[in-house]
Amino acid sequence: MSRMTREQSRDLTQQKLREAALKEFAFAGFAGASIDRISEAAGFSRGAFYANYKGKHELMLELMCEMSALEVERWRELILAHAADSDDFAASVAERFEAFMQETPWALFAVEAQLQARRDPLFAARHREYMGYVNQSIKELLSMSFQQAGKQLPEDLELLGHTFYSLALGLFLSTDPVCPTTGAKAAGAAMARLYSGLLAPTRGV
Amino acid sequence: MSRMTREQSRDLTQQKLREAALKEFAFAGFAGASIDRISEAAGFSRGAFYANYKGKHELMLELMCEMSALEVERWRELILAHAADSDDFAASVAERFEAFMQETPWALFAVEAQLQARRDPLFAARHREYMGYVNQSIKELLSMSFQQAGKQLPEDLELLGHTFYSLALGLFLSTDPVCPTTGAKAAGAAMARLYSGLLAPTRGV
Amino acid sequence: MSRMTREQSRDLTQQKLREAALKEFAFAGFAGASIDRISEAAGFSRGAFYANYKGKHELMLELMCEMSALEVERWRELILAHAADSDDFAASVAERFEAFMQETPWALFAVEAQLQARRDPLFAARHREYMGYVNQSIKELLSMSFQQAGKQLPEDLELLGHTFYSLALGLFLSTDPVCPTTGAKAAGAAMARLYSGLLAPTRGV
Amino acid sequence: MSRMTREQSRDLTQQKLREAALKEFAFAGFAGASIDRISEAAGFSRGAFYANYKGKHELMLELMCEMSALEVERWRELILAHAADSDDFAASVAERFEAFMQETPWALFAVEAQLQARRDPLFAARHREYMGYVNQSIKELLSMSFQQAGKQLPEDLELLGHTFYSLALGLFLSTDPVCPTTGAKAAGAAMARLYSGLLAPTRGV
DNA sequence: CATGAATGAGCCTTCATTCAT
DNA sequence: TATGAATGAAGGCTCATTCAT
Repeated sequence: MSRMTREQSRDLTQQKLREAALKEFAFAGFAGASIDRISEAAGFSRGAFYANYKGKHELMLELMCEMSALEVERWRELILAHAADSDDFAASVAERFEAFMQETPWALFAVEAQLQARRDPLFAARHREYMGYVNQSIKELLSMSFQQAGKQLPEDLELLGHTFYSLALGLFLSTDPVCPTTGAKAAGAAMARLYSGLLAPTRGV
Repeated sequence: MSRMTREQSRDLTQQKLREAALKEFAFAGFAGASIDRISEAAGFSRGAFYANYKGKHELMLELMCEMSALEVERWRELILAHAADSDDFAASVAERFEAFMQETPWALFAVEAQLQARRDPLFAARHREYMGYVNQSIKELLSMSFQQAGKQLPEDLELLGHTFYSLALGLFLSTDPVCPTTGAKAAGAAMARLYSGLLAPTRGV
Repeated sequence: MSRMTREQSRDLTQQKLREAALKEFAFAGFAGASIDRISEAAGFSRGAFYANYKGKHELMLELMCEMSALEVERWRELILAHAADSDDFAASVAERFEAFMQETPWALFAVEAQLQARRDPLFAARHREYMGYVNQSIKELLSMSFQQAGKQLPEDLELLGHTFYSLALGLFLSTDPVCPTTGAKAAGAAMARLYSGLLAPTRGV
Repeated sequence: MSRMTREQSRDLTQQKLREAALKEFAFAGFAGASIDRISEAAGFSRGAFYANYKGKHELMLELMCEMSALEVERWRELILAHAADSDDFAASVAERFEAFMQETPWALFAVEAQLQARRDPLFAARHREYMGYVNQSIKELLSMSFQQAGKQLPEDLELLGHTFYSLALGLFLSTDPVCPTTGAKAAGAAMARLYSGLLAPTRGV
């Protein structure tokens, strides 16, 4: 007798498939991803995949949803962690970003999602929706950060958040993955620098 | 008898193929790109492609080479244009970047090149080499910029340049292509802001 | 506790499955029929199907058996209905045939059965057996018809019956289903005409 | 150096593919037909098939077109052969039909085409068009036949033709293919009988 | 140099079937 | 008996690549 109920078993299968799919999508891109490889990496047969997901597209959507939820959660954690004390955000941001840089599959997936949104209108619609949540979280983070620093909220807070997110994505993309440690460190520093550079100055731009 | 020498004719063919390939790689990614579509878009047959390039991989390399050369050239132009007068760089940078945002195929190709470098070691080697040139150009630009602003060169000039390039890539990627005008405008502003934020402050970070 | 005995419940399940299967086989053919669709249309799961039938082939056989039994029954009814009075057979035949034309699933299934008999020797054996019963019924009908008409039985009565059945099948197949009313009417007329044409003439062919 | 021009070679390939496809469609039906088997039977690879035909559907259409053209041609030949002398049509018809019965693949394909027309609306449209030509041919044949027999054209000539075609199809379908000789013979006789039975009587129905 | 017919590996997907629950 | 997760073979189709012309 198995230890799991049917539902548990099913959920486990899906989780394994999603984990394998994340890596596949990240490293091969949507077009290059092979459902065969995903299934095998997850330890299942092709058929098991299709018993759980309608197809490549649906899985990509599912992963994207998972990704943005996770992303939002991370930023929120960062916010909450600093809600109480007024520690230096810059260091936290750098640290948080270094971690992001090391989570290669998720970061790559974020890039692939952006690309896929340019190719598949259906995907684009959902993607925009989810990115909205992410942007909202970043905005809240920055907003709190400004308040704690005793600064007035800049009018272009949204743009600032977008800039933040963009730099993170860009740094991840263009940082050489061969020596990830130094790369991530440097990238973290760059993020911190942007954070300081943008928050610190009293004068507008 | 044709007006062109054999070599000229060959070069023309290759140019047409590369132009078509750029778009295909940009919009479909390396894995999704189809040599048939490239050839047809260039006005040739499959065979013509293989008479000029060894295969998909070689063409991608060739395009990457062309891309980075063009990129270097652009930055150098920006440098030279400002070598004489001491105009405000920020505006130039914003303008230059907005133009970059609109050159969707090249920008997308730059992203694809970064991704491909993570997949194909051979490609990665060449890519690193060419990115070296690009980074060097940006460094020179920043260096000159600092000098004209009467500031001391920061020690992390290389990192600054990298940050610059990364933000450009990231903004391009994460800016919604649906309303390209406002997106590009906003992204240009973000770039200008980074430029000002990083160069202007007297205090280090 | 259910009101039905186990056996009754089982029979009901099988009946529902067979009903769904008839339509599926009729409209998709044997190869195109999907056990999933059959089960779902019957309101059961895949497993229920396999708990009741060994597989696609067995179900097809079962249906064929059901079909020929029903076919025999119909012809016999026709015979019995006219055993008492000596009404015009032609009209009855036409009417009976028009009804057959409208029972699309059964008619289509008859065609599929013929085709399947060419593919599956096992099926062919049973099919031949059942077609024997059908032909026998038709022969009896014709025989009675000749007697009532006061004609001598022709030597090729069997061939006549076969011709009858064949025309029915052929008319069904080649009559455009788009306007079923006129099609069926016309086909009924054609059947009646054959009936009259074959029975009426005193001279042989 | 090959003996054939490119076009000739291509045509030959297509012909071989169509020949193989005819048999496959005939014996396995549209749904059951496998492009792999077709290609292999024709002596080519899968790819060769797709280089010549867009897919299963297109090939089926192509074959249907070929079939009806051939059908029309046959009926016309029958007509022309008897245009000069006033031989007995019945025998010719029987003979012609016996030949049809032996051309199993074509006859089976005709059945499959009818079935496919019920499943695929696109196919149905073309099928109706082509069947129009066939019916026209049969009508001309009958018309001529009536004239030579010195009879008046019946009002329902079209229906008569349809009946003719239907009986042919039906006889083919329901005649046991195991002993094709006797079956075909008998079927030929049945056709001849219908022909005589329908043409001969002076009285209407 | 350019063509396009042919190849064959590999892709996404469906489906009959099995089996633990 | 009925369920549905999982299998694995097979199908339709695409595509990078080769090669005779």
